[in-house]
Amino acid sequence: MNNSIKKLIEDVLYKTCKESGISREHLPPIFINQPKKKEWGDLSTNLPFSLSQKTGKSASHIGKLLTSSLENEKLFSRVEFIPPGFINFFISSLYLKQTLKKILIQKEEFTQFSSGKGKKVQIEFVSANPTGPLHIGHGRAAAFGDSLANILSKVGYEVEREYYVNDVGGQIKRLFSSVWARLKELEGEKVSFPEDGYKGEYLIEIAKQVKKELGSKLSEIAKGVDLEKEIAKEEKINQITEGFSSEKKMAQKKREEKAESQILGLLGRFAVNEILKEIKVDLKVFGVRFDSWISESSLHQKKAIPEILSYLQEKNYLYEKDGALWFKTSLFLPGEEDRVLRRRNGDYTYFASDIAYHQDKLRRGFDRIIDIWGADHIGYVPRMKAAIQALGYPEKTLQVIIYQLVTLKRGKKRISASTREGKFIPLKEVLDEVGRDAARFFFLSRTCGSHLDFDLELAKKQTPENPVFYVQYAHARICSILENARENRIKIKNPDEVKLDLLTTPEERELMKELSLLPDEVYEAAKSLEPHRLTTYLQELATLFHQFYTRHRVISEDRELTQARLMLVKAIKIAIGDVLGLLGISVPQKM
RNA sequence: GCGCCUGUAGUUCAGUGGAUAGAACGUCGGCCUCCGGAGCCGAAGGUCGCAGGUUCGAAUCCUGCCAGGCGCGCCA
Repeated sequence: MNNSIKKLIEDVLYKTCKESGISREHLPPIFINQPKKKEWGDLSTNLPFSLSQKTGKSASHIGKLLTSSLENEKLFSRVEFIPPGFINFFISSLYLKQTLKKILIQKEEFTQFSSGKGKKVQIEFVSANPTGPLHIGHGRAAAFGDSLANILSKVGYEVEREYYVNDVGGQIKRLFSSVWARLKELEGEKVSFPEDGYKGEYLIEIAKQVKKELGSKLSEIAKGVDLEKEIAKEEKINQITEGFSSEKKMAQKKREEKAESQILGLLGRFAVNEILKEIKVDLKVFGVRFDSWISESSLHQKKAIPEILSYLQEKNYLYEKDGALWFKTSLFLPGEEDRVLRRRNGDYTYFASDIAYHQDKLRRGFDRIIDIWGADHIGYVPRMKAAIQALGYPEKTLQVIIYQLVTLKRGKKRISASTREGKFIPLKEVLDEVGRDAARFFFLSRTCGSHLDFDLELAKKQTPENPVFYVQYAHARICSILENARENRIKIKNPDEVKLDLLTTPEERELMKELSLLPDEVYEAAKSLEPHRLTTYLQELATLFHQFYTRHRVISEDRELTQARLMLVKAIKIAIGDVLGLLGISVPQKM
C-alpha cells in the first residue's frame, strides 16, 4: 500500500544507523532529494553531514560506514559515498520494474496513502460575501482549496469543503440599500446612489428581477409607508393645533422604519439568493464543488453567539469597557490588542460570530480545520487563533493559509479589484478568455505566498503555449498510441506477461524513475499543503514523455518491445490522469 | 509608525541549509519518408534587492537597510 520510495530509503537508513550503533533519538530528520546531476544518482541524502554535527564524528567516517552496509540492499543498484558528506543512491531496475507493475495494477490507488486515515479535516475557502460575483482573487482561492481538498483525501483524510456565507452585517445592509436604489432608478425615480453602496452593474440586473418577481409585494408594503407618511402629515397639522407628543412621533417613525426594513429585508434576501446562485454557477463552471454551505444568519438564528459569549464569560475571558464587551486576546497572544465582541449598541461584531462559527466547526468533530483567506485578512489570524485556544483547543487545530492577492493587468495597465466600486473583472470573464484548465493550472503552479500578476493579455496570448496543454497533450498522445495499437489489433497483455526488462534506454529509465517518485510528490504536497508541487511534477513527467516519444517508437516490428513500451505509456497515462484529477483539471483523450 | 507577505534570467515564476541556481514564455538558430509538430534539439540571457552575520557550506537561517503588496475599526 505504501509506495513511497523515500520512505523506503529512510527505513533502510534508520535500520543501518541502528546497526551502526546510532540510536534513533540521535538521528536528525532525514532529507532525501533529487540531486541536480545524473552522476550524483537518482536520489541523495546529506545524512553524513547532519549526523556528524550530532555525533561529533567525521562526516566521511559516517558516510563510509553507512554506505558499506547499504550496498547489499536490493532497492539500489549502487550506493556511493561522495565526500565531503553525500550519499548517492542509484535505484535498481528491479525496483523500477516493480513500481511500473504496481501502477498498472493499482492505478489511482498507487498514490493513495493512509496517513490521514480516521481523521476529519475541514477546508473552508472562497467564502466570498454574497454582495457580488466572484472575481479573479476568489478564483485563486477556489482552485487552491479544491485541489488541496483532493490531495488531502488522497492521503487518507475525510475532507469536507465548506463555504461560509456572510449574510449578516454592514456589507449586506449596503447591498440592500444599493439594490433598493437601483430599483427606484428602474421606476424612474431620481435617487442619490448610496455613497458606500455597491456600484457594480450586476445589481441593475438583480433589481430588474426583483421588480419582476417581487414587484407587487413591494408596492403593497411601500403603500404602507406612504400611508404612514399621510398620517404623519395629518399629525403635523394636529401638532399645530393641539401639540405633538414625542411619543406619537416616535411610534410613527418606528412604523415607517419597520415598513422600510421589511422592503429591504425582502428584496435583500432575494438579492443575496440571486447572487449566491450566480456564485454557485461560477464555481461549477470552474469545477469546484462544496460539501457544505453554512450561513452566518443561521448561527444568529441558533443563538450561537450569546451562547459562546456566556461560555467565554464563564472562563473569565471577557470584560466590559465603554459599554462594550471585550475579548482578552492579549491573554493568549501577548502584544495583541483586546477586541470587541459586542458593541455598545448591542450588536455583535463579525469576530463574535466568527468565534461562534469556529466553535460550530469544532463541535462537528474535525481534527483539523483549514481556513483559506486572502491577504487582506492577515491581521485577523492571531485573534482567531487566540479564540481557538479560548475555546479549549490547541492553537494548531486551526491552520490559516493566506494567499496573496491577485493583481489583474491588461498589458501594463493595472485593473483595480474593488467589489464596492464595481471595478473588477468577474471570474466568469477570465474563464471565458483563458479557459478553466489554463486558469486552474496558472493558479496552482504558484505558491500561495506569491503576489501574482494576472495579465489577461498575456494569459490569452499564451493560451496555446500554456504548460497545461503541454501536459494534456502528452496524455492525448498516449491515448492516440493506445488507439493505434487497438487498430493494429495488438492485444495489450497483463503486466506479468510482459518483459519489462526490455525497457533499457535512458529515456525509459528516467520515465520509470519519475513515475516511482509520484507517491512522494503527492505525500509532500499534502504534508506542506502545497498543491503547486504537483504542477511542477506534471511538467517534468510530460517533458520526459515527449522526449521519449520523439526518440523511440512505441509500436514497432519488435512485438515484445512494443508490449513493454505500451506498459510504460499506460503507466504514464495513469499518472498524468491521476495528478490532473487532483488539480481539478480535465484529462482529454483528444485535443 | 507597527505587523505580515514578497523581491531569483527581458517577462511570469519554481527552488527541504548542500554539489556548477532551474522551467515556461519571449529572442535567435536547427529538426516533419515514421505511433498527433499543441512536439523535439541547440544558443544567448543571473551581482538570487543591498550590506553585514551564523558555518565545513546560504537564494534558503539571523540582523539592519531599500523597494513593492496587504493589514493595523465598536467594518466584514
